[in-house]
Amino acid sequence: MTRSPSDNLTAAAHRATLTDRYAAWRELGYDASRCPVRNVLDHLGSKWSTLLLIALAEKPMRFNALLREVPDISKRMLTQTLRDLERDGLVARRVFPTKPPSVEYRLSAMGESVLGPLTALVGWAEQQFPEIERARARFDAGDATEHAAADEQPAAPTARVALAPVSASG
Amino acid sequence: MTRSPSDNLTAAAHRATLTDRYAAWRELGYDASRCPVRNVLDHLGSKWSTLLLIALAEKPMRFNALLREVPDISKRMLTQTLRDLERDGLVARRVFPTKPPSVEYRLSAMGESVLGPLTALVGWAEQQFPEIERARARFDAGDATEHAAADEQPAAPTARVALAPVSASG
DNA sequence: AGGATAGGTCTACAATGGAGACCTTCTGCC
DNA sequence: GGCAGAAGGTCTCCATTGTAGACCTATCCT
Repeated sequence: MTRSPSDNLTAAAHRATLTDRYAAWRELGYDASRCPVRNVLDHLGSKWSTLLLIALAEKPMRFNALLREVPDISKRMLTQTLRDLERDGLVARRVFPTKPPSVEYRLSAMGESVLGPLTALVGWAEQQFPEIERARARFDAGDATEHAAADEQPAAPTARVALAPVSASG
Repeated sequence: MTRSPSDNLTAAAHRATLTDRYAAWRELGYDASRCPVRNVLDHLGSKWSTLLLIALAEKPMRFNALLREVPDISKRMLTQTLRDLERDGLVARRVFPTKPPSVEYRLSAMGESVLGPLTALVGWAEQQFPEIERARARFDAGDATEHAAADEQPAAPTARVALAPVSASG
């Protein structure tokens, strides 16, 4: 995880950006439906949405082609996920009056515009995957939680009993 | 080679990148557990993970502080999501031997490294939100699917009956 | 006529998520 | 001394979601 000083700076900037969004949501009275982030990410985060966006990034596809392309999705979920993406305007649905009718799905302009952020995330996932697997192995081996020394202070809100003389170990 | 995640790549380049990942997965026999993208994104996509990462981006926090910070999460889901994030190495858990014990959660280095891609996505969500809402309104008003002219060709795999003379309408 | 392809819907069952009761140890308060 | 409240969870129960797969209408190929 080589980190350069400039990475730290950008990390700080990201932190600031995200904290801003968070504060904005708090000011909306924690109303999830009016928070762009939650509203949008809840959909994008669903198991199949990103996968379908990636599949459609390659080329427009028809219903059964998508079904073949993503072998572990069920028809029901494919229909439903496509409907969601269509409703959000990320995917356009076109019906061709062949017999039987053909239905083609393709990314809209907005759908294409999410490819950038999505690629960034996918790149991160791929890059970090080995480290994540190591972390999982470590966790599953039981070497997880860190126990702080008795004289260190926890994050914040209770100083209430933090100073009591204490013998570690229960 | 530290390149900013998404700077000057064109949509076509994103498409190529994503299509590559997709092809790689196909070559793994569509095994989701060995696909970094699905493996990682399935976790990150869960309803609360991103929210907790954003909350912890601001500062380390303790269990009950997080509970107050994200008012619509239940204790159960908070525990579970934090465990997942900890297992993946994105969040570090530290126990302080106060009485009663305090437990502090903070982003690990890897957790900070996801802030970049995450900020990109959040930025996209915020920027596109008005358009998404318009798309939803349009969809809910029934003005959704586009019906192609009879002489246009669908995506690909059936040219089988595509040329039959057909009276549109349905 | 039988089977395949097209694009779905519908039903039954399993997994997941959420609300909230409950637990233990500690402190402060009256 | 006893009760309330905070801390950090776990546990149980119920509702929502997701999954598998049968089924449907129509057309075409053999």
